[in-house]
Amino acid sequence: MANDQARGRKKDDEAAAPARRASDRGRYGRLSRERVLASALDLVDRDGLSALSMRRLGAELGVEAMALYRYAASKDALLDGLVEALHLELEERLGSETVTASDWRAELGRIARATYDVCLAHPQVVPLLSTRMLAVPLARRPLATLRHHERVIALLEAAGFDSVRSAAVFRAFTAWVLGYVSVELQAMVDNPEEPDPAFRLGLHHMPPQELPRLRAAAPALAEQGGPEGLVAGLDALLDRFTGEA
Amino acid sequence: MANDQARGRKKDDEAAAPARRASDRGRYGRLSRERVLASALDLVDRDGLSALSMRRLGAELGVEAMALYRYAASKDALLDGLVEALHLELEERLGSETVTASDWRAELGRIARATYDVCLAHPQVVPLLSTRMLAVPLARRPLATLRHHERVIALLEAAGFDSVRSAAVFRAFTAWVLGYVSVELQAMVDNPEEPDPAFRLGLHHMPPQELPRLRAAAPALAEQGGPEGLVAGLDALLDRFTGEA
DNA sequence: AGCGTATATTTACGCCGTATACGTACACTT
DNA sequence: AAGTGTACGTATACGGCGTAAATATACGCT
Repeated sequence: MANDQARGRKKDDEAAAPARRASDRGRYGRLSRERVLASALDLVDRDGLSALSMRRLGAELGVEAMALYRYAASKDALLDGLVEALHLELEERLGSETVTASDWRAELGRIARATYDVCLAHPQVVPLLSTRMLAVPLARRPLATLRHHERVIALLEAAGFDSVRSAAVFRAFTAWVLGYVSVELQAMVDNPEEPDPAFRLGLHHMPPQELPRLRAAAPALAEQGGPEGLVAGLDALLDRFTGEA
Repeated sequence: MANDQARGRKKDDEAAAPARRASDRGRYGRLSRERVLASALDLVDRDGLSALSMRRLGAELGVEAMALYRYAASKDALLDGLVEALHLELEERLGSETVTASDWRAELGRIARATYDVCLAHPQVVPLLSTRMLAVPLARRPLATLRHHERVIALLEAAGFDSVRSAAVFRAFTAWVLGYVSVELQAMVDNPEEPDPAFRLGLHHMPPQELPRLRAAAPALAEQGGPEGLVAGLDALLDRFTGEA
């Protein structure tokens, strides 16, 4: 530390924004995957998915963009990391106890509701769930995602379904929860400031004579189904997909 | 036209790739929104969403990137155009007759199946359905999308449901179809070349002792539910959401 | 034939992901 | 305490991106 005490004399052409060293990175400690993901999630929650870039995220963390590559192999891997973060939050909310076979139905409902809550808490991340699901093969998904799948599958098999039936129910469960959440988050609001509901929905942008019913229905469509709708539909689907042959 | 007959003499430093004029654009005629969208859809079907850039699409059409801005106000608008193209294809497949109230259930099934078919025909575009749905407020969606919504809503109202009930059914319908298609398109395959099914699924990449059931269930999960599963679930949901109070 | 408008090109800017090469700080041996 | 290997972060550079602005070209009309 002694050898650059007299730094001011050496060469201070970069005086105002001086050579900040790693040990010196101000309020920031060392980087870690956790901090990177948390910061990314935060950034996306605040400014949307499109605001997430390596440079911006780096800046957010007080670090150059390239430093992030130690913690995510690529931008796509970073996006998968966001999905992972979501599933970690979900895991936290659900706990990790295994569940008895008797109340598998209630447990599926509990999982669905928790998923609903987490997704509504991070609406900007939800598109990633479908996007990355289509881009990444099952076996390569983030570990937390796989654990979540495992939880559901284990539940169904413990309930006595064979693997074919379990898979069918699993797919229905996943599809419904994902679709429901997506629809629930649909942007209905065109201009949140506007007091008149019709204008708030931007209905004046809709072709007037065509689409008469849609125009009329829009306010009703803007309502949300809430978690009740989610579990109601889930029950219906479970009846069907666990039922007859 | 006469004044540049002697073009060769004027300045032919760019000889090999000579100044190609618009009238001269070879096999391509004039641009049009239809041609732009069709070409974009084609490009995405072939090379995936991430291959779609203004420059590449321009090249595909024998045109500079900036020319496209006459037919789509921005890249995002172009993406919405893809969604529009999908709904146009759907409309084509469904015809435009209005449907009697009696068979509204069958008609919803028909719409769901057609959507399924169109989506499986353009798997790379499906992520856009959720993505853009979350990005664009209802009233600003592409016209073809709105017409599709109108069709479903009209069907439900003709069947006698009040607007609140119609909206609830509409949301359930939309959510299920979207979710089902997304799950159906899930990437299950890690390495399509691999003959051994376990390796093809990339199961060797999955943590061995954790996730035992998921590992075992993976092959069953890789199966698809097909259109039958889609309408089965739809029936179950319709029973529930059109039923009691 | 000539003009006005619709259409396409040119050029330029700032941001992006990321490959590569380079510093720097820390843990551990000796 | 000095030296060294390694984990961590920086510097620099490249090609591609979306798109604003200015410019060139072609076409429909009179």
